[in-house]
Amino acid sequence: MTPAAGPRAVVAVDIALCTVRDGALHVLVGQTRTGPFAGWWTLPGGLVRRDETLDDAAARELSAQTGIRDVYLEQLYTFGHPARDPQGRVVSVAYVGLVPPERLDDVRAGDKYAQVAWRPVADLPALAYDHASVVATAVERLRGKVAYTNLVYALLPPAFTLGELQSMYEAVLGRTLDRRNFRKKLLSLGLLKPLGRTRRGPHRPAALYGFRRRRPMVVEIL
Amino acid sequence: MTPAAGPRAVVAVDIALCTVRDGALHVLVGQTRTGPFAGWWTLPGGLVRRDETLDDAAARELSAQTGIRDVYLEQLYTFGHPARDPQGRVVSVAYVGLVPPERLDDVRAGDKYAQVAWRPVADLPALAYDHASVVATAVERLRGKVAYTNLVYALLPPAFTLGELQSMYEAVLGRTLDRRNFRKKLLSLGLLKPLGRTRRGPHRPAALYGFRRRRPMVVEIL
DNA sequence: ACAAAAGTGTTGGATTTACACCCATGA
DNA sequence: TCATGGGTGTAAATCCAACACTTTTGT
Repeated sequence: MTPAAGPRAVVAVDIALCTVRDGALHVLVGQTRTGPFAGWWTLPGGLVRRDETLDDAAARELSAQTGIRDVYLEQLYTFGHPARDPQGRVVSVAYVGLVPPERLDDVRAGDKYAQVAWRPVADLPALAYDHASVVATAVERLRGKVAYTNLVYALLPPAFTLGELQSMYEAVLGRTLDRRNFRKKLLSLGLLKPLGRTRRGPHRPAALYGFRRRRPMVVEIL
Repeated sequence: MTPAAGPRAVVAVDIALCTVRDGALHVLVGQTRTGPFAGWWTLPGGLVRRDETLDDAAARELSAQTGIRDVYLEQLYTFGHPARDPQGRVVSVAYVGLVPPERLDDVRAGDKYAQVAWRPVADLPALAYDHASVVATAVERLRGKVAYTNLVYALLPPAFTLGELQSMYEAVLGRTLDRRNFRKKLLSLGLLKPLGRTRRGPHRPAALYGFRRRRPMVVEIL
């Protein structure tokens, strides 16, 4: 470990920013404006600066390229195949991000992108680099983690119905859950606080709930 | 993501090579011979070469510095605080490695180290860089993962008794388990094959078992 | 004989699953 | 009135936790 002498590599971060929309997991992709992958879709990301942490770099790039700030971000995996970038050795530290639905439309394309778009993970366009693997790894991580953490709080608005909460789990897990058992379990965990308000619609009004604590905790949910 | 232009960082790998000895988790550390941390204990690791994958780099450095080859290795987390190395920007991709006890004595110090030693994770010497965090993260990962995978196969010799298997779980998890329930559960999972031999000692001979499949699988164990 | 670990079943409680009907609203 | 989702309880099955005595060997 003698930094002065060794071969150098560029370190980048890439972010798989996820959300659930219309009952399906989506990820944010941007259409690159220039460079060898001009016209291709990629995950937001970019080079790590000399004086910032990896977490800071992920938040900064995400904000610069998509306008999205202050979301849940966690380091996912580091992709370092020597040929993953045709231009040279780039080691990419991938992150998963989670955005609640009320902020989906805050996204705007930064300089690097002609456009950004939410795409269902089940129907992605061809992605540049190894970004398809990044998305696959992110989905795997989410699937695994929602079952034993309260992570979905980062995918939900401040107030939601139990039906919406259940749809969230179903979308991430890709399977349906029994409604009565789901309610019993979640209410028994004490993670939620009833807000005393209701959501109205073309049906019986539904009680609204919020998370008692909006920060990551491990709790056996399913 | 324009590799040609950006600021450069050095990419390294560090390996927390773990084993269970005398009923306790141990990690392999080496006493650095030269450089600014001469005399300090560090985890084996080193710079990633231009043309190798991260996994290859981890295996190569481990083999070069400790003589240990062909062990279970999995990527753990990437540490990139700008000040983690006093000499410059080094982003380190950390790995966890697992070695079975019959290979503990294959370790020999490579050129970089004056000596290498197995130390209990509960009683580590001061480690250079952020290697204490790496070990802590590795232990956390192992604790979490043994409960829902068959990972312990990588910590056990080809033949072992159920008692030894149980001690392995107890050492990693840091708690005791009920013997009868443990046996019932593990035998019911069908992960083990009885070898038809026994281990003798100053007590009743114990049946020997091996893992049916020595590769990572997710199985709910505890 | 003794020490040390191996081997072995049952029971009660808790948890999980499966399952069907009525309710309140907006259109 | 109809369509839509909200709200609710029970019984069976399964899983999990707790628990003690006998066996075989080496010394």
